[in-house]
Amino acid sequence: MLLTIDLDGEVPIYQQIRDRVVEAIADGDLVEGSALPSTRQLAADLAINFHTVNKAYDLLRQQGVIRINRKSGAVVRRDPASGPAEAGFAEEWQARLRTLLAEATVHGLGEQETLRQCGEVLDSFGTRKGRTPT
Amino acid sequence: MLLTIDLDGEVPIYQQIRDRVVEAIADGDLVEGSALPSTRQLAADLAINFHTVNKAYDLLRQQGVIRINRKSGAVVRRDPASGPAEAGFAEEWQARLRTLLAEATVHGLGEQETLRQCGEVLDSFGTRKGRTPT
DNA sequence: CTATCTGTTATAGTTCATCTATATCAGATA
DNA sequence: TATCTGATATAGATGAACTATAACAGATAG
Repeated sequence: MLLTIDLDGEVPIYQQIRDRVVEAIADGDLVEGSALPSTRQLAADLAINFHTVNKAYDLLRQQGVIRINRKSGAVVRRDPASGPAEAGFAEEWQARLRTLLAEATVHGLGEQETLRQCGEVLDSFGTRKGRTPT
Repeated sequence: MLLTIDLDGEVPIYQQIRDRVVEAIADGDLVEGSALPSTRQLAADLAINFHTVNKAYDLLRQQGVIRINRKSGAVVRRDPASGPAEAGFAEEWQARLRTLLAEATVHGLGEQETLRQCGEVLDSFGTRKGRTPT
């Protein structure tokens, strides 16, 4: 199975699918041109309705992460910076980062330790197959 | 006004309140012993129902961030590590960090630039009034 | 051509989270 | 006593999330 989903979790299923795909791309498990499973296929694998998968794919398409043809299905794009929802992404992302880091700080995680974990996660990206370092 | 809330946003109001309080603590705008507005007062200021504020405060209490007495109202605690929802916090937080950083990576933000922004946010914390450096 | 896969779209229903609206009770306080 | 507070219960409206069918069109393998 490509994706690990928690059907009983608090996070909506379609958002979990989106998150897993984005992480897989960051990890390098999915590269430019990689094909995602068909909506009905993935829905069958996850034992959910295909509309839920459809919604997740549609989200990824809006964000410019994938490209969807009737021919080739859902395919990972190269330049997510061209999605229609890309304007103001940086600001919205920074706001979320701020909230997340504030949470760590309040829970007693020191600045250096927090920063170390950030670096650790970032280092775990790109240490796989493709991912040309430019 | 203490908190800035977007009533028409996608994020639930009670969660926005929670986020703003957590950020205010990280910023040092709220320190150990600081009193939060009463639920009805804050609800009136934000023009929302006091039950929504109540839910936000209850969330903060569950997470050990504040302490609520009938006497002194909602007061910022010192040790959020003693909340009942503290077990497994680190793991859950890292999962969210991973998702957030993957998003930045996929959107073309480089590792160094991402890490720089993390440091920038963290540096903005603790550079205010109270916050005894121990 | 037929069968089957795919994406796309539409409609409808259930369940649940969110928010609001009232109301009541009890402790604290002026 | 009057008023503020937190705590709690109930109820309703709205919308998000998910499911269930159904139908259509393009692509593809037999």
